[in-house]
Amino acid sequence: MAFLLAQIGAHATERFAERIAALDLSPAQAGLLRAVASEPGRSQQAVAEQLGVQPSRFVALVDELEQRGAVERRRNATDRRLYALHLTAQGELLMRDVGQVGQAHENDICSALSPADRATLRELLQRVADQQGLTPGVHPGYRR
Amino acid sequence: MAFLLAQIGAHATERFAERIAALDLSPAQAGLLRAVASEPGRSQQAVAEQLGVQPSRFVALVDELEQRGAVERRRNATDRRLYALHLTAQGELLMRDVGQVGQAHENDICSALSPADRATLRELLQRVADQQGLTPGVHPGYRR
DNA sequence: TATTGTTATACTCTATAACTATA
DNA sequence: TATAGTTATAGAGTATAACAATA
Repeated sequence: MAFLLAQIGAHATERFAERIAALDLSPAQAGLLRAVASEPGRSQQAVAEQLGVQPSRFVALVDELEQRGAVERRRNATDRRLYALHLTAQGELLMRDVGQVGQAHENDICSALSPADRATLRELLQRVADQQGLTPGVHPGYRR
Repeated sequence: MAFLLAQIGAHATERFAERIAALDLSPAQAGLLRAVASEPGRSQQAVAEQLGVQPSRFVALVDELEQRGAVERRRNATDRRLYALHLTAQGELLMRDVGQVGQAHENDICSALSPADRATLRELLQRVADQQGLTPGVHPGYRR
């Protein structure tokens, strides 16, 4: 079972990477966008720590998304060492596309299962994830 | 759901890598051992193609396992370009240890689930794997 | 002196493709 | 000329750690 989970997980990751590449995004960039969208205004360090990525790598990720106009660094007035991360209006539009790609990916991966099967599978997977101490929304692969 | 599968799969892969490192093996080496054990005597190219690894990388993997005395290259008498891959007696013992590590890993990953839950989960996952065209026993991550 | 963010360096890993031997 | 296996080179990606600015 553990092997089957690893196998399907790696496959799902690969297929998502292919799909998201159509938006000229890497999976790590999509994860960063999602993290900023879900809680705007946090510092780079706070988001990097949540995702488990090294600061130096995180800076490069933000650089790419900032140059592309999707993410904005705002200086914190009271502590000028910090940047607050926000999505731009363009970034919000991009996130909508990311959501659509995610939906298509979801339909693809689950297409062998009925709605009832999906609910059962989700419940079982959620129990495994909880017991293993996984953080919701954080993919361990971001660490690499 | 697709994200949950990717998340759990990456976690399971990481945990297995940690466990198998106690035997001084990488996941890719363990996969190679397993492939050779399941069908001994195949050529390097045949096994490399099944696992989806590049020939140059495959040679390095075999080198490591051969130097360690777990795997043996036997010249094919009728076509001296080919090597037939076999486990040594020591390699068989190592495979037994790999099996025990795999069992401990399996118990860990599934520990949130009852036997009935595990059977249900396995059946659902197998349907997803079949529909997605995954090859039994071949982890897509070996390609990287 | 400690902390946030940045940059530079070195290292690891891998794919590409050139090479050897056998057919 | 084609194929199995090997080796060498170059490129991508990453972590480590030094650095600059601010507290």
